[in-house]
Amino acid sequence: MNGDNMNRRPRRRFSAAPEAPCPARHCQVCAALESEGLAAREFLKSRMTQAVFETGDGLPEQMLLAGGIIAVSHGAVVIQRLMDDGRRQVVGFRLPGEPVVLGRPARGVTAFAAVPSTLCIVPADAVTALKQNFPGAAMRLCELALSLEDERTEHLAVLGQFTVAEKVAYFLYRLAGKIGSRAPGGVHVDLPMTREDIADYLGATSESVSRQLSRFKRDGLIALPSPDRVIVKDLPALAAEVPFQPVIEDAGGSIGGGGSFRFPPGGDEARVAARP
Amino acid sequence: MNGDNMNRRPRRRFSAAPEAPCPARHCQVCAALESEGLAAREFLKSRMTQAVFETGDGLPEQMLLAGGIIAVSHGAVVIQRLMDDGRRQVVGFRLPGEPVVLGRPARGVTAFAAVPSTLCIVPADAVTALKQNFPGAAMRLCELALSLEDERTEHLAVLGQFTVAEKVAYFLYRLAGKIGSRAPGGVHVDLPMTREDIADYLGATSESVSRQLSRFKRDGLIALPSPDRVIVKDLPALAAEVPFQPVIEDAGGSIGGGGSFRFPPGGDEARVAARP
DNA sequence: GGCAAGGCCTGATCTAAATCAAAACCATAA
DNA sequence: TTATGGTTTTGATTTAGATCAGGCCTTGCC
Repeated sequence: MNGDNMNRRPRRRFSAAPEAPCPARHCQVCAALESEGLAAREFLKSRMTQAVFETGDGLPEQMLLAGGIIAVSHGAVVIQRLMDDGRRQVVGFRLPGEPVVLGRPARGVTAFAAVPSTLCIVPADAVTALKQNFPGAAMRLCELALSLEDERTEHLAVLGQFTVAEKVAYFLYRLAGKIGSRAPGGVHVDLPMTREDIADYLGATSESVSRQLSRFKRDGLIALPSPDRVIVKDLPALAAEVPFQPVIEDAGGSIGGGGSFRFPPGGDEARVAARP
Repeated sequence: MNGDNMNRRPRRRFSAAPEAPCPARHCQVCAALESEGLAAREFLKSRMTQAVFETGDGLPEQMLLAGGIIAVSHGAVVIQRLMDDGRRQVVGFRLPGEPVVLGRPARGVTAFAAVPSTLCIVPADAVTALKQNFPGAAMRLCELALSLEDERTEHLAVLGQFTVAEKVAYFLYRLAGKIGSRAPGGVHVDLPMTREDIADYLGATSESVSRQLSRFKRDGLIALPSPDRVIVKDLPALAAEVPFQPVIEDAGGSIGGGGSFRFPPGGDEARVAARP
């Protein structure tokens, strides 16, 4: 469409070793498929392609709207909602093993690679076929998609209620849990996104994010050997800055699973008053 | 658990005519079930019960976690995420015909009736049985649940990017579209929730919401015959305050539906710059 | 090497919205 | 009717975070 990728410079440095094999055991999508046996995964695997995106490359709109499956193999993808006047809300970051789109058109959002990234792509018709041939696996995928909703709910609370300090602490804490690597001195986290991306994810400005990172650094909670590398030196202290503990990632919420509740109510429980 | 409903007074006036029949034609859940024929709906209908909640009654936690189906027949339900220190984020309001929980445990949230409400309740084992006997219908339900996610995405942008004026305009606009009734002089909307609820939904304070409503009133966009009744006199003007047009409610997003996209990319599309 | 462009950090200032406070309103019950 | 308790509205003040602006550092290109 627009051939002008002249003014699109790599904004992030490190590469994602694009040719390494897909780390399947961490892949949420594959895990969901395998839960019904290996056949479903093989079925999709043979219909799957991979694609490489450079930093800043947008995922084509039809790709997001087609209703196929897109998952991150290497790299990182930013999902965003743009507004008429140029403001944007970053809806989420997708890291290796996580799905960008899961068998359903992505409405009203765009996405781009934050670093050089490899994506697994399953076309929509393959998903349709999966539905017919492996209904159980298709249901599993649907449930995986739903389980991601918990993250959204949490994000809502972060945007609506957290201070900037809490927001940044939350962001680091979650990211450390996802892609942090334990090492002497703390948990190392490579940031695949810019301060601007983080800010738009948290509903803040890049200046505020930068300031808060500096403050955490001054207070000894983190170190910043380079702008895109954070070492969380005191994870518990960081967690203490977050007003709630994140809902534990289940990644396989089951329809009809859950508790032992039977029947209606005597309608009386915590209508907990707001701000007591 | 806590028998002290002494200090829980009705905060909202109007009742919901709790004995009127369920307005099925507006019910998203029923619509999803019927799309596969009437059998699935009848199957659930015979296993369904109704329950009445008074203003402020919390939905029992097990009910939310069981993984059954809860839908609003009459009234309104507030879904919220509470934080350790008493802050809360209202995640959504559920109005007649809308599902509160849809075959999946609600993680980390609580819910209560904002006004006297009647809920339809399908126990979890009936949902399990539905899955086995009517896989198509179950898939439809799952997709309905996913389509609600678009609303969440929108909500994220509202919380992260909107000013208070925009937030309140958005809120009124959406509510008018859902439960507004056309009448001479404008669209009438009955608010089943308090200013506090609205504020916690929008990530603002009740004072700010109140002030903004007064401002809209002064500017002639709305009238406020009573605190819980809004007449939107100038809907287009209200819409103009909202920085994006809401994603059109599809309410039946289909897996594998959507566009005509075929295959991978030449990875080049709108990496639209933030705030140009 | 030198230059230009982004990204990041930090300080100074400004402002939208929160907080604090009090009055008005409204529904229920005595 | 009046008293009561909660909700809403409005005003005065404060403040967290946005905006504005400058400087530094890194990266890629000539």
